Amino acid sequence: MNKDFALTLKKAKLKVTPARQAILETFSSDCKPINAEYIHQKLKDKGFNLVTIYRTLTSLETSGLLKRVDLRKGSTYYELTDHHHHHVICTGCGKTESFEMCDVDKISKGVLRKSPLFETIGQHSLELFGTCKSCSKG
Amino acid sequence: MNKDFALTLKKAKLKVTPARQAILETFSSDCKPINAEYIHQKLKDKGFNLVTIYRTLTSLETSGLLKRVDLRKGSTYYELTDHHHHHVICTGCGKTESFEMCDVDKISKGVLRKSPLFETIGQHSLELFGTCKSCSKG
DNA sequence: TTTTTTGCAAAAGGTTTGCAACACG
DNA sequence: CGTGTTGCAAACCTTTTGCAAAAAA
Repeated sequence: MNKDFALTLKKAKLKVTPARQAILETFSSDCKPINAEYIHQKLKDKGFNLVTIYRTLTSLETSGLLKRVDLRKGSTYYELTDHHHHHVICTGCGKTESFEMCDVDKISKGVLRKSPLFETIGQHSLELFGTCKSCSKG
Repeated sequence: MNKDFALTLKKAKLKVTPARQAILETFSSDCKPINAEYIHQKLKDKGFNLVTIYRTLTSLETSGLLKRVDLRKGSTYYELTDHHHHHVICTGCGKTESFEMCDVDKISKGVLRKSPLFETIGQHSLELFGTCKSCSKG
């Protein structure tokens, strides 16, 4: 992602605030799905309230800058939408690995063509769950 | 799913109890993802405690009879694992439709072959998010 | 009888809301 | 200046836990 977070926010028609810039920067430097609490810890010296982080995550998601990732953990994880990829998650220890190969757009088109109810399909989630090498030894 | 829920439970090496049978029956009759609260409402005349429902969902999932479905709603939804399918979810009204076409096993094999960290991949989630025809009019 | 399951009450964890002060544009 | 954003405290909702009674095998 472009490092000019103020510009990114302007393009998304959001006001430029310190909290939003700091949160975008966190996503940009940590290339992995993260949750509100993690951001709060990482930015705690800057003093942003956890509530602000929740609200920011919501508005960044609504604007399309972030997307949710379902890791089957207790809380909601998000990632930048800037490059399309998916995850393999270890059901033992929670470790994740990402991959890019994805034929889901083809699947989506096929589903949409046959669907009696749906008009458009915009997003998808695809996560694989398995066991990592170190957990399969234990 | 076989209507002999006692047998299903025995095969899964779980004790046969009224709560487990009733919950399996609910899943069997409602062919859609449901959550703990929904089951509680549906079985409220039988008086099962909500805590029991949560614990039962956990044990049925652990035994492989149920799987989680991520609908991006506030609570955890489950479905029978008896036949493989996925969902399209309307981001406007939450309506879901299911589809069976799924090439994810191929994707999984490819990912596993290239993965430095993972030993096995057992499950996957794949959900499509879009807008249904009635929501796209409004 | 032994072990697992259930109910109840209470706690925990994540997330949302109301409201007043503040900051962006 | 007006509207959107933030912080604080409190509420909310879903899910989990401890313990004793009840039920399954």
